[in-house]
Amino acid sequence: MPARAATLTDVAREAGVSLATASRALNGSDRVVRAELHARVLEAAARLGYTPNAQAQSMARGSTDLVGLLVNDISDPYFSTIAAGLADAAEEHGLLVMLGSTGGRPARELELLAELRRQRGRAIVLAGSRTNDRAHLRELSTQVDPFAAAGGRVAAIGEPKLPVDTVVVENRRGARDLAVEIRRLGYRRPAILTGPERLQVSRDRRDGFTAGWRESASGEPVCVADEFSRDGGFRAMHRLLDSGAEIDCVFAINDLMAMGAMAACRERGVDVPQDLAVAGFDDISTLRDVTPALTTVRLPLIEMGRMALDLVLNDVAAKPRRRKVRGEVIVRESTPPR
Amino acid sequence: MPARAATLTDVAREAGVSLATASRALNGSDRVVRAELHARVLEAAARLGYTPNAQAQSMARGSTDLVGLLVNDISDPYFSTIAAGLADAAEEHGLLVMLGSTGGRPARELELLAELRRQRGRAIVLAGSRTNDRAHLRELSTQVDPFAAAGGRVAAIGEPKLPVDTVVVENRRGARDLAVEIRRLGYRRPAILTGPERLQVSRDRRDGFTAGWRESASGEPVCVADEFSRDGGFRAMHRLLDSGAEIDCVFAINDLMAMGAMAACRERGVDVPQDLAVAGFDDISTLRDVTPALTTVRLPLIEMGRMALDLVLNDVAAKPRRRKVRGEVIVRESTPPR
DNA sequence: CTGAAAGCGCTAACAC
DNA sequence: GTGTTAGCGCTTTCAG
Repeated sequence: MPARAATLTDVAREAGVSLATASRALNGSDRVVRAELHARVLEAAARLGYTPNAQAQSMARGSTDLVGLLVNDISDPYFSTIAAGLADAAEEHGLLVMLGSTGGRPARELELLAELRRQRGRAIVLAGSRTNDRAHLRELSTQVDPFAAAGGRVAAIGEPKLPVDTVVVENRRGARDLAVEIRRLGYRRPAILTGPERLQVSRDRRDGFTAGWRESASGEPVCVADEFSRDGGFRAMHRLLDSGAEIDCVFAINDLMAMGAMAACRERGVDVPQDLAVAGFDDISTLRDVTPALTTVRLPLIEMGRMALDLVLNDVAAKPRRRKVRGEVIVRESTPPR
Repeated sequence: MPARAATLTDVAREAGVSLATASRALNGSDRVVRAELHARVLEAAARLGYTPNAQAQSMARGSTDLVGLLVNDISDPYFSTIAAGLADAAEEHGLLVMLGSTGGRPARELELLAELRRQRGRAIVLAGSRTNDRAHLRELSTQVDPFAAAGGRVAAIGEPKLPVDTVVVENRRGARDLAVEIRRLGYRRPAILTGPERLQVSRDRRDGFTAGWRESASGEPVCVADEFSRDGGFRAMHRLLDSGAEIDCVFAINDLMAMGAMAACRERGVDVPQDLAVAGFDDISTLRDVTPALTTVRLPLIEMGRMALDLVLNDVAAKPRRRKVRGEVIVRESTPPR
């Protein structure tokens, strides 16, 4: 057995036909091949364990069957759920997904974007959270622009910071709706556990909540910032408790932080929701069974992954399209009426 | 702007040098290019927004920078955590990950495997759960064998059912250890919530638990089977409760099923762990903060992803290597001493 | 319906 | 150092 994959030339020789005929028989074409030859080629291919070389096909055809997906961290349920939706859609379109996990490092995001561009995928979906770092945004453009100019398609999921088709998550609005609901439930002194200031999601959700709160009540929510993760929520909650601020509910900017916050409360003997109500954002499915059940803002993550791919596979529009996704407030036990 | 990406030829022309020089200047080579020319080429490339075409490079070089990863469902934390580990390792090796989500459908697994083979990745990692379907295993071999024969490397994570390098998860042993521990805690009448019989994980964990139980106690654990998911656990638990079986603890074959089981208990007014203890398997990080904290068997998922890639990137061994991974029993509040 | 041959974009001998 | 050129494996005109 040769340490070399069988090529179409091998198959053609084995079947006693020309390269062209072998190609037509194996990998569709408008041309029709006589049944007898067709069978002979298929047989030869099977005997040789032949698979077409995608690289060579792409070269010859001038296009690939690849789409790139860039996420912050694939082990984060927010991103893995989006990835699942996108993978589903990719399957329907006969596309293969190339996955890049940036770890939230801007430099790595750039590297991966360049790498995906190099792969000449049909499209690239940027699901990582946008920051408000103008320099980085500009650098992204130096990759995105030529890719788009060469016919590549790019979409983003999240905030519309880039001039590309975007599945816009209405973070502000979702957080605002949540604030209104929390207020309606009778809470009076909210706190917010936010992520890093440079993350746009973090700011939007915080600002949205604050805005919603102001609509129906006076007083400003207290804010504590930390990492955008379970551990960040845990630490932020501890600090909040340390501060002695008088609060009756906490809005953590995502479900993971909310879990961390609840863990911190448990450590400190603060009963949720008796002593303190907690709400999150995202409605991560793995966390739907926690107790007390978490009040949150549901995002259609699977759908968002699909939407991004659909957006990016449709004809180019003159200007970047925005497909809005609204979060739905889900009230559960962690914020009982007060 | 042309709807065509700039090519190396374009760059060479723009810089007034030969194709070879442009290639040497841009994409490393032992040959050295004079500084002045080097700069001119880089400049031209930047001006044109040039990125090498990975397909063309692969053709010319005869190798790619791709690795394939096949999982059942990327939104399942078990797989997404493994994927994160593998993506990390891939980054270190300068490789790009192609992700395939099979949805547990054998036919789709085959399709994706063929597709990954077509892409001529350096390696393919099969993380999906193995079944005991001999026919399917044979079909997998028709893809795996020629890929391996042509110098491709394949590794699996899970049960060593395929003659390839495998990160062997010691499911039986982990479940056995858990059973022993449960017994030591004073439980007497265990039940098992298993997944589909055709899944090897499911059988191994069940059999391991049963074996461990027999070592130190008499009586057989009751078994109820359903899907390998949160909903499966939920339904199985309901059926178990309906059956009226006298039990004092439940071992759900993975954490997701355990969550479903706990949800079912809540619905039925069965207090966990007061009325019934519950244990899971995997130690999914997102679920580490649930209450009552779940007793489980911890698997080093991140590490497993890394190991698989390392295994597959090292020199070929004469025979398939097996790298064992042992689960560690973590006792938490959901199984208090009785 | 089948075959010959011209590329696709790039690397790597091989010359100079 | 730099340039020329022969492929890499495949698709697709263009002839027959």
